[in-house]
Amino acid sequence: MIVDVQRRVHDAIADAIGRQFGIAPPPFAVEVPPSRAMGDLAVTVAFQLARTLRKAPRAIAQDVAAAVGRIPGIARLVATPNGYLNLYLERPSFLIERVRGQVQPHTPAAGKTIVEHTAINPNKAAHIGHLRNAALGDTLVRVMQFRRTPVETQNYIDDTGVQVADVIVGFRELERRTLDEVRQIADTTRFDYHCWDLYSHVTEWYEGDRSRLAIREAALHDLERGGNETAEMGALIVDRIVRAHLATMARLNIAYDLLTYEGDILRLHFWTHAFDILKASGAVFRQTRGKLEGCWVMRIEEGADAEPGPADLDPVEEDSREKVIVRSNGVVTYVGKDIANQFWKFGLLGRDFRYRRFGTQANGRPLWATTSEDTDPSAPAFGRASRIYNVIDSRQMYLQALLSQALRTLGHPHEAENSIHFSYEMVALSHATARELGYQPAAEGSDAAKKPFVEVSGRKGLGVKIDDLLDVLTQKAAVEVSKRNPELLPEERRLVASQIAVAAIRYFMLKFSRGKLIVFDMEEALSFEGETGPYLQYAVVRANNIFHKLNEREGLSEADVIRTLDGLAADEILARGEPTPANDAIDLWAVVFEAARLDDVVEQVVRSLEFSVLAKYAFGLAQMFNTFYHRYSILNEEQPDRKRWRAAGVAYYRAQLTRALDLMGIEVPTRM
RNA sequence: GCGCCCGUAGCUCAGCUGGAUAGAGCAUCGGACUUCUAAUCCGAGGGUCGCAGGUUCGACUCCUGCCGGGCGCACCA
Repeated sequence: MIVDVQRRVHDAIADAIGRQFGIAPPPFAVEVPPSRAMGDLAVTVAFQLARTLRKAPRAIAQDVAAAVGRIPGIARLVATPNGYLNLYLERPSFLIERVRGQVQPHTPAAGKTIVEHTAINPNKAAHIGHLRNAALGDTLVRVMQFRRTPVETQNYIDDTGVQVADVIVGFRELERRTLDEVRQIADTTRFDYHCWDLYSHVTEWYEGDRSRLAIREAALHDLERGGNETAEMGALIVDRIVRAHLATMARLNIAYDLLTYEGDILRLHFWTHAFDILKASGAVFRQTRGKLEGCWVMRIEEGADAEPGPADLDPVEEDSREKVIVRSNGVVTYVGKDIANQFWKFGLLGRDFRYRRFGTQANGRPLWATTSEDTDPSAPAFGRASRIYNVIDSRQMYLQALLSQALRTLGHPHEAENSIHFSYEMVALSHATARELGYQPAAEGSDAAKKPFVEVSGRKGLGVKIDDLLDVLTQKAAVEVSKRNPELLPEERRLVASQIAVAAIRYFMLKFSRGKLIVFDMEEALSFEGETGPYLQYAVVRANNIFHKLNEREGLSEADVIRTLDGLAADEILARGEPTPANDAIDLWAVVFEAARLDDVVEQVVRSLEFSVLAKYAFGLAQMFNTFYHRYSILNEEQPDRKRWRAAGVAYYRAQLTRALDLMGIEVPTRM
């Protein structure tokens, strides 16, 4: 944890600038120089001041260095010939304080935050596209918790949508099932897999005769209205599929606080209420002419530089800048429902859901769901957040922008600002993997064949199901575990294999920056070597083994090591001679310092909402430790003080990497 | 047409609010297991950072314009 030191350094230098030059210091950051030989922290403020002070950076750096008094925790400050201010930490005390847990991560004050993620249509099994969403969302939640930000995790269930209606139509028209028969299937099969196939069959069936779409319309209508057999079958399907999704996510260590059902938004008249607010403010109005005549629409804000069109603008073009909120037949679009939901999340709707306890999750936390029936008085307070992250892929950017706009129009600029679309690119399939799934390759020379990927499509039944992927990974991991640890009991082997599988897949989903389209390739995803989750786990297991052996052979525990550091000769962790790039090898200090950077990295992650930064940091730390591990022995080190310092450094490293892995939802197996 | 995203090594990708020598994994080639378990480590080759301007003491990073690719812009969600 180094943010505390960074702040101390920042304040001391800002103060020195004020005293030395009589000016308010410009905003500047306390950075980490590219190599430890150059120091542990660096400030480039002298460059920034060169122009205003009309002085050489070098001279400014020297003046500042001279004016800065002693900074607690800093051993020395050096002004370099080119104008950098480099700082070297007080190494032994730095490690001692941190390995003893006396320095906590930086936790900025923050109001309640809602993260909505997963939100899979409850009509089929979850696939790898959904996996990216859930992995990003869950990691965001964990990062918030690391910073002690109160966070509520919501999973939106679209139980009244077209996709659910389609599966109902499938059971009725294609399979000719009654409600009881559907329940029978749900009780005795992989229901989410059954629906996966059925859904794609229904899609084909519609294509066979477009007039069949009228059946979908009727089913959708019944579903929304409720109180009929269609709605009853819908409720059954939704409930079973949601439970299947939750089970899949639980395998990945992903849990939620609240399931928000769209049906409750309708039944509790959230929309009617929101509609009144929107109408009263003039944010939506009834279009009286053009092709949108009879619809309630919202004007879409163009970019700030958008020129207002000429007065005689083509009315058709004018219509294209309006978004339909309520159709001419009186049915609200999903945009309307989303606006109502977003208002509720901020506590701006003036209404609340009712709640029921849905169950207890694998992590022991209760899961709640909204309901239209009587509320459970023991339900906690949901909603009323000051910041909201909606984790949705970039294709829905346009609609998310509308949510912010609605908030702004209604006089809630602060909420609009804190209504954040956590956007990411989709997951597609490599041609090789699509072929393995039985997908017929597109005709040679066609547009589809030229694309470097194949789009996942639930509608076509084309995609890798998360559970299938986890099964393959787990099986492969089990083989590797048995090879290396033949003495493990079957039960333990299963646990370790599943932990490895989860690590592989979660790391894979996080290592790319979110703006990058992932072309999913099975062979690549199955790798356990190189930059992968299992590599990271192995790097912690190795460190754990050192402590097991230390305890076994010498009766020395981690606690003993940590307790007895004071007064030991500390040359092992101190700099050896003048630092130069030549002797800048990976040594104990390099590992300790890198391990300490976790809280700084987390701040960067929150600023950029870029988890690849966290993934790469964790990988780099593991890599550094592996190098250290090969270069320096702990068990066989004869010099006792040196041995203790190394052990202490490794203790801190493994605690920090374990925390970093936890942020990514990755557990550390007992053996590998 | 408009908006957003992407373009960095053979392939897949990092590169933090501008900062010190452009990095990693995979693949290729060559080394290291009686050792704290080799799911590891060490070494080698491999780059006009899409192109052209601009801002700056300093640009892979910021701005403008092009080129190439992806995704959006429905009375679907």
